[in-house]
Amino acid sequence: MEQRKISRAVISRLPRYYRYLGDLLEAGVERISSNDLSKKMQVTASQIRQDLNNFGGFGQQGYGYNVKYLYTEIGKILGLDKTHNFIIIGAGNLGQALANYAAFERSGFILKSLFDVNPRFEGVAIRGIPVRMMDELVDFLKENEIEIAALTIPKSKAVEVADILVENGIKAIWNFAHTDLDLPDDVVVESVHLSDSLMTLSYNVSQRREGLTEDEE
Amino acid sequence: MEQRKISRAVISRLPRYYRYLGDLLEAGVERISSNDLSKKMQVTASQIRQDLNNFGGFGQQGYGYNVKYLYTEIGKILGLDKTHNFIIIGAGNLGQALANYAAFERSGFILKSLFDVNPRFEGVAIRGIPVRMMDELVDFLKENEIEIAALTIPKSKAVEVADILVENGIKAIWNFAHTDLDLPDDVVVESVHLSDSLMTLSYNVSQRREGLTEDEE
DNA sequence: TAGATTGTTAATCGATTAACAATC
DNA sequence: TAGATTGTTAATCGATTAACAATC
Repeated sequence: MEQRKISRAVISRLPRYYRYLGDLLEAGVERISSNDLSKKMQVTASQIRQDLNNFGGFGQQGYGYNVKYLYTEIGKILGLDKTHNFIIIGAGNLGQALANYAAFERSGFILKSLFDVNPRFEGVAIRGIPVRMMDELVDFLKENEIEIAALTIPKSKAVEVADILVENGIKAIWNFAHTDLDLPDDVVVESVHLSDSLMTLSYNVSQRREGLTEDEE
Repeated sequence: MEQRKISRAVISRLPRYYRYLGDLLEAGVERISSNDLSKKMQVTASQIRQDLNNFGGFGQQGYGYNVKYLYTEIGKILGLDKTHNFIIIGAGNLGQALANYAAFERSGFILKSLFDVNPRFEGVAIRGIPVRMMDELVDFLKENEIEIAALTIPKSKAVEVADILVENGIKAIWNFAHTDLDLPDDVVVESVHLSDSLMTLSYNVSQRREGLTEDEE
């Protein structure tokens, strides 16, 4: 009830605020003004204040923002005060990279299992978390409360597997396959298209190379 | 000279167009109208036409767009008609995942070497590409024409290594470290912040869970 | 109290969508 | 030629920035 439609642009900036506030907190900084934060983050102070005020007044006139309080509040907004059970489908390098990234655990994302079709993973565990075979997936989902599934499998299988996940109650998919997923509206999809990202990089490099408009920007 | 400042929003959509056109091409589709493409991609036809016209007229009235031609032209815009030598700093799971992703090669991104500090990688090769020790990095950059470096190392080392890369002529960094890099203007940085992405997902899941505004959207 | 800085309204800027004349 | 569909201008919408009154 408290908050209406927050724009995607604002949401996408929250994790970055959270990251900077975490650094400040670690550095022992107690309070910060939107102006000082704006200099660090290279955004306008106005944007910071506007963004935060979408969720309520976290600051105090004449004082600024209490770093610890703001950090905690943004954490709550992002849902980091709750735990989220997740699984990884695809135990290849990328799946393992995610499984090994312990910082996720600290933010409340609990990896419950990995899955793969390849029998060479039979009995293997990563950070103590077992890799199961894909034919165990449906039963596993029935017996465990899993919220999020990371999809680190080839494009060719992604759509099919995503459908199975959704049929069995998964509400959010973190999609690393190089394809878009067309799923029901109540399923949240966040895609990380690495090749798209590399192409964007390539575009920018190519522009620089041409050497036009050096003066602009 | 031909094109002025193209907005970031437009650029970020190009790889997606490229992806869909590639699929159409594979499916043997010869031509497509902005309207048909808009239905497939779930964007407006107007946006497609606007986006493409930033780079010139690729279509033909009454006919639409030739799939193969448009695919090729967008490829050129993205710099995929040239090859780009790149290296990966950090031979962990994520570095290896990138090294193993052969599709990059097909788009013209040639992996020349990986680098790591860990001596257990001494003499190891991935897809035939050697992992070298970090102390060989500077010499390697002097002797090879490397354009892009992917940074798949922990946050704590990222800033320092990025500086070394830039000092030695790297013009583009594909940054996977969980930190922002503050580099000279002529260096292109494309960051993939996986934890930011996961937090965005978390936000959206948490919103759904609260069950408000089911009717909206 | 005076100074600082927020929260918030108003102004500007940019991006998306709509409309349609040009043209294949 | 008639029909289709682009390229492009104009209208709308949304996001960012500026300004300032409220208030700590």
